[in-house]
Amino acid sequence: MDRPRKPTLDTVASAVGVSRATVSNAYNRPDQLSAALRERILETAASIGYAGPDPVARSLATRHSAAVGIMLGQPLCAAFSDPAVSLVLDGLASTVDGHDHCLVLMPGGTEGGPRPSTVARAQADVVVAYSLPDDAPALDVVRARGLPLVVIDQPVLPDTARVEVDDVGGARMAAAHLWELGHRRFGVLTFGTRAGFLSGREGAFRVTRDRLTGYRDVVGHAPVWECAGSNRSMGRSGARELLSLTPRPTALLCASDELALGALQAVRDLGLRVPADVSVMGFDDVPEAEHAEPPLTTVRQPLAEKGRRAGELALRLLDGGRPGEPTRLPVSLVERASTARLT
Amino acid sequence: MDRPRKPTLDTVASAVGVSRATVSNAYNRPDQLSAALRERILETAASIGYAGPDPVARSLATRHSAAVGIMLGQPLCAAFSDPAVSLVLDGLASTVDGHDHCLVLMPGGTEGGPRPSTVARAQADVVVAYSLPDDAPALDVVRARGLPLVVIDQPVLPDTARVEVDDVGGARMAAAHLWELGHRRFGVLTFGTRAGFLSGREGAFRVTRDRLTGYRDVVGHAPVWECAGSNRSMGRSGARELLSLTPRPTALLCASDELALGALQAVRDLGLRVPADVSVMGFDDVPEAEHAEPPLTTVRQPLAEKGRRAGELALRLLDGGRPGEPTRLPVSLVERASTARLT
DNA sequence: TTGTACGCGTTATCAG
DNA sequence: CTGATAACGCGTACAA
Repeated sequence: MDRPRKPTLDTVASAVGVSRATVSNAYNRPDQLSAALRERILETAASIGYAGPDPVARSLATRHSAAVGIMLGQPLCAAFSDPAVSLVLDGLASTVDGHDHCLVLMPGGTEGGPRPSTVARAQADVVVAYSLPDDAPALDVVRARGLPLVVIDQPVLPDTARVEVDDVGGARMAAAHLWELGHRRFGVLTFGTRAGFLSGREGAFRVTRDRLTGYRDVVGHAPVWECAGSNRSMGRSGARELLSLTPRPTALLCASDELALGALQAVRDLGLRVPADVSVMGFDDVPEAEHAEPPLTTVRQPLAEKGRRAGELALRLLDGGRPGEPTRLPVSLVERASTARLT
Repeated sequence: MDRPRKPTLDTVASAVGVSRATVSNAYNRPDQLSAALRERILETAASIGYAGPDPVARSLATRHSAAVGIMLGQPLCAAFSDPAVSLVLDGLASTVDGHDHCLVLMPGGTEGGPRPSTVARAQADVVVAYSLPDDAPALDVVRARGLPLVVIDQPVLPDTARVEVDDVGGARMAAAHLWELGHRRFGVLTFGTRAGFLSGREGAFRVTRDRLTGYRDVVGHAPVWECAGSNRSMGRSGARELLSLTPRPTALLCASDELALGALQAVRDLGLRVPADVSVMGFDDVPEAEHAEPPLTTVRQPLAEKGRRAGELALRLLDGGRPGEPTRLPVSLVERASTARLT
């Protein structure tokens, strides 16, 4: 059989003997026609196999698609496997839940952030950018398309809704804690877009630049290894680099828990122990931090809350609201067992 | 200022002095026009503030949207907070990654599965349904819209791509393990759409019906409490019901790890101990199971692999492939510390 | 390169 | 009230 063209509003309209507009009303404005006619239309539609107005055509006409877009700096799977990202998205999703919107996850390309072509094709009424590099081209596309934008963490853009945490303050707390424990030789493990030792304060992420600033405020100069991303295996190899330095650092300041969890492994790899030989400090306080071996001392940031706030901002923009001032959430130090006094 | 209409292909075309088709070609078929003209068009577009072809209009014309839809039986946030769901989605996402498609998450309504209106409006080229109830209306909508469909776990639909595991076999393993440990008084904790004791083999989920069958094959009759969903708090309260029966069960067969984790808590609530007083058996083997207190004995199913397979099927259907036979993945028993010989 | 016929609905505005 | 007419939303793709 040759595939019969899919029925459209017109198909139904002519089958019933009314105009297309009336069929449209039967679906969208029941009060605009008699119940009897509406019934007849719906029945005919069902018998023809008409599934209701095409969502794309409808979006084209109405100019909205009932979807919240999310731009990630990482592959799609990170949304479900990176604990910090999932926590933020969990919060975001819980806010969006009940508003009958879909969540459109855009995969991050290689350069941090979705490819411009991906963003150009994504169908959403508002976009939430999760921690993209400062120069992410994806952001320009969102701007050009005139879509409302909410930024989580970074980059800092003028007149843009944003939610962030006190990264400098958090980093200071982390460093101060180790300093007070007597540590004087530090290694810093941070994340960016490429791997290697860092000399200046470069780096594509405001978040890590701020954390670096906070660390340095307290400990002064220290070797910094930047990982190409934030996951355990990168943290593990980066920590190995830091721990091979002479003199060896007695404490590792990690810009994320994932990196710190990798660092824990690296210390073991070298036959050393945490915290007896090396103290390890994280950042984020993901659930895994508490169950790590040993439990990780870290800087807690309210990840789920960050997502919720971002979701609220997105919904507000959707309603035509203004971006408003950036929301800044507090951080706090969580002392567990991966840091100890220098003996 | 009164908002100027957003520029369109036509705006650019007349600004450059060419036809709309040519501008379209400049974006989609660079080889169809001279490099110089293309350059001029793109420049003009940029100066006008044209962001490129509207994605919705393009989708309307091309009939596809470069998106994979996912229908959940739960709220959106479950995608990121329920460990079993995230693992499956992680696998699914890792397969879709690199194909430049977005993931469209549709929120589940109250009756298990997204509301028909949600599905009717979602824009995707293929839809993956994750463990929806047999009668989920969302599935009819997908059918009516003629979208390719991949089902994970259930329901069983004719001529539909599906990936599942051996639920009956897994449940038998679980029950047999406890039986061999000497247990004879069992309580079964399962999930469905409403809470209460179950008498027959009813239940909206093939998965839980199969697991129930497997349990009963081994242990015969046993009281069954059905939770309204699968999470810890429901498991906790359901387990309390089972543990208040006289005589009290010595072993709890749980249809998911989340329920089992809740059951662990319930046992503690009653001042009893696992496994000394009550053995608890899970199903799924989520990462949390290993770190539970005590570590959970459970039936392992390859969750990430299930997602990956579903992703592959989705991509195949996207290419016009046939559904093929259902994929069935194996399960295995993982013995840990939440079950013990009856003393 | 371009003309032009679709793709499929929505939403005033208008007539009965 | 009920329902119809017609303009509009923005591109794509094929024939000329």
